[in-house]
Amino acid sequence: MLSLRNKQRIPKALFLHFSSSDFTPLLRCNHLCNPLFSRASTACPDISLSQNSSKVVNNEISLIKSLIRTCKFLQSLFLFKKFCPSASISSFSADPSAFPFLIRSCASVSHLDFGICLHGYLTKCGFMSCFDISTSLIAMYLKFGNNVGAYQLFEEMPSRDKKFGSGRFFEETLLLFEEMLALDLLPCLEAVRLAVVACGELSRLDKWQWLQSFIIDYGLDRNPLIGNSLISMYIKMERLDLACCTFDAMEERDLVSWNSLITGHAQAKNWADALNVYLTMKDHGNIIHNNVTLLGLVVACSQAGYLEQGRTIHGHCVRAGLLSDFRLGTAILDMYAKCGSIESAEMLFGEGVFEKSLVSWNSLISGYSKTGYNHKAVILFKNISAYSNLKPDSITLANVIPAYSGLGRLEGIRSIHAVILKKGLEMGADVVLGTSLVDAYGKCSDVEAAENLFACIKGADTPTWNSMLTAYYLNDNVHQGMLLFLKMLRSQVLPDTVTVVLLLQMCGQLGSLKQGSMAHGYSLTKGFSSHLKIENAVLDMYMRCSSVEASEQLFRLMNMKNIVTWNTMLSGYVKIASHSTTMILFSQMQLESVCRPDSVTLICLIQSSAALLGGHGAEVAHVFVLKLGFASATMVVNSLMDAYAKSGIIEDASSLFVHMGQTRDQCSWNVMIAACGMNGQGEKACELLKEMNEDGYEPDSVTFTSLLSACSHSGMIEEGCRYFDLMINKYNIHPDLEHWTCIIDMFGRAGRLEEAYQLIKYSLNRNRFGVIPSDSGAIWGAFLEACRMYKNIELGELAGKKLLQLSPQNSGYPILLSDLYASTMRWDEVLKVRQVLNDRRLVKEPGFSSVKT
DNA sequence: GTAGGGTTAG
Repeated sequence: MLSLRNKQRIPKALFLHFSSSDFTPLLRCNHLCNPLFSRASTACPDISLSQNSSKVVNNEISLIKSLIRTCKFLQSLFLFKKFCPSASISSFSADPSAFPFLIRSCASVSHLDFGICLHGYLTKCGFMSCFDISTSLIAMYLKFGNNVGAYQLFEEMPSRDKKFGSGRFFEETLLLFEEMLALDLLPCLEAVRLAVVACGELSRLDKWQWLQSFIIDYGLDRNPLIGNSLISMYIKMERLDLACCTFDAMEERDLVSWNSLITGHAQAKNWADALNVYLTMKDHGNIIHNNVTLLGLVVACSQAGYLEQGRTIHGHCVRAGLLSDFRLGTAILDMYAKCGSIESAEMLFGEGVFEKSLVSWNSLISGYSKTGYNHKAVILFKNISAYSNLKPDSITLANVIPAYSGLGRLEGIRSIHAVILKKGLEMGADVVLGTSLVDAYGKCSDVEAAENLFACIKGADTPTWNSMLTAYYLNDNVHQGMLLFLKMLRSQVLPDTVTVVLLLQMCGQLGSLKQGSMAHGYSLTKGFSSHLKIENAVLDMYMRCSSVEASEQLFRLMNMKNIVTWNTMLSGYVKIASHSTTMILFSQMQLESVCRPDSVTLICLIQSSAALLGGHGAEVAHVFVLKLGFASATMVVNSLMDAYAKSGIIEDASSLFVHMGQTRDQCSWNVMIAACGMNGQGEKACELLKEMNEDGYEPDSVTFTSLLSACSHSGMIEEGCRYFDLMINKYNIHPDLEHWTCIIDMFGRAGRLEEAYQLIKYSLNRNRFGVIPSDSGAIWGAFLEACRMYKNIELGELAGKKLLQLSPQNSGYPILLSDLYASTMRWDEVLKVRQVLNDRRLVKEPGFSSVKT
């Protein structure tokens, strides 16, 4: 493909100069309504529109057109010139659609001067955005053998911006090629090559048929230039086999042939093959690699995630002095960003060895947001205009959107959305950008915005649907998610592995074994089950649907396991409080698996260890954390802090928090506030909120849960109510189940049981905050605990009976209730509840037999 | 013949 960057202007000498009055007649025509011609009014803003009076002219145009159609070119030009006796063609108040015909006439009668004159005029009017005009001019230049002029014009074509125009450019190339043949203009080699390239870009095998016969008829297949472009075309069509055949059959191979093959393998993610071709080329001896060769190899590394090989090539480029090539430099920068070595990418960007293009900025922004440095991504985005002459494009926006959503900055997403609308980028024309926005809205819990946008995206593809499903899944809207999945099955868009993973996640969230088994069945019958990601999602789904046996059986049967597989089981056991199993499985993993523990593994280990052994357990886990090198992993340290706090060792939690420094995140603050809270240091928790604000973090929903819980544990009812009010009225956070549970618990702990009971009734009914799921035992559980503490039989019995109905699986509530009866020595009732408990323990969980493997 | 963007498992 031709480069956009090496674009050169058409020599100025080609243009004739016109005064603005020259445009007036043309601008009077009614075609100004056509958006294609909007540039004309920009070019001559001083011209106002007047009533069109081109009826007569239209007849003349028709005449010109028919003359051209009947090949009476000279006559047509003669007629045209009759309209411009003063040799100023601009007095031709014409329908612009006549221009392509006139240009063709010029080509046919070798009237080059006049053609160039037309070109200059049309450029000045801004009519070159009209496809027919550009292509006719290109055909004309080709006819006169002015290939350079033709290609320069070709590059100027606005629809070459293929990402916004969704590939129109290549269709046009083929049309142009056909046009040339129709005009009996024998295309030069370069034109044939471009047609081959276009076929490849469009993957149009139908067009390829006639192009192939043309090539064979003229014996062009023996030409190395065409041979090389054939190789690229086959690569674009993902037919590496045919590319290799062409390569093998070529009599003469040059560096381009080798480079194409290397690049082809690289793009197909065949890193090893790319390298092999490179080594074979070196064996041939007579061909020396260049920057393009290395570029192919760097791309291979990026795609495959081979950081070390990429680094080697980088070193080679430095030694060979090739890094000044900005394309190579940018590719290496991108390789570092893609392989997660953000420090190297940063360094390369800062060095300034090669000229920084927008792609360099975009790569680094993407690298930052992929590695979680969202803040840096946003800062870099904002710096583009300040530190360069570059303007963000759609790819910049698509790269910075995940950074904003990672920061939870909905207003950032909205402003990007506004920029997109302002730039007039059609969401339908840029599915990737639209998908990125849907995803971002979903992650920032604006499901409605995601839905509206999703509905607007024309040509939504699988990732777009997946993003919408993700939005539902993340925002506890599984019901809508399931409906959307069913809708997807009825649509033209095919589910992929990501879709199936989401489906399984949604089933897990529903906790419905029936739905989950069906989803598992779907993945088996549709051939998705061989993907490790899917298998892991299935394991997790069964764990969440309380079918531990199903998970365990599947886990044993799995041939391939990765760290996520192990973590799924470990965290599954943590969730069902089967902590000793977590520890056993962890040691099993260390013994029999090559998988190295990661942050998630350690978090499971910390939680189970602390749950089993309290403070000592936390210390043991802490040793593991240090030994395995996770001392600065924020999530792991947060978890350790939590474990110490839960074990009552607030000093250790506090010291960890103090030493975290810059690695602290929002979660660290939330954990520390909760840590103070659960250890009766309510006032310290309130102070931390202020410090957190000073550190630039705003309290979120979890922060308030921690604060409310802190107030509850420290008996600070007034402060608790104040925070509850602050949360709702200042931060616009609607109370969720946990907030209600905390505040009810707060009244309960203080012995204000009647008020707590009124709050329960209020929270469970529809109120201005929406509806809390009434089948949740959390609220009643907290209340029962309080009733037990204050020996309030009347309300306690009410809560206990409610819980026996609501949570038949839970054995904790009957125990609480029997404790309540015991504390008031009502032994008959104690026995009754104990009997219920025993009966429940006999009920077996649903088995695995219904699922085929 | 040449660099950049979207969804997903714990």
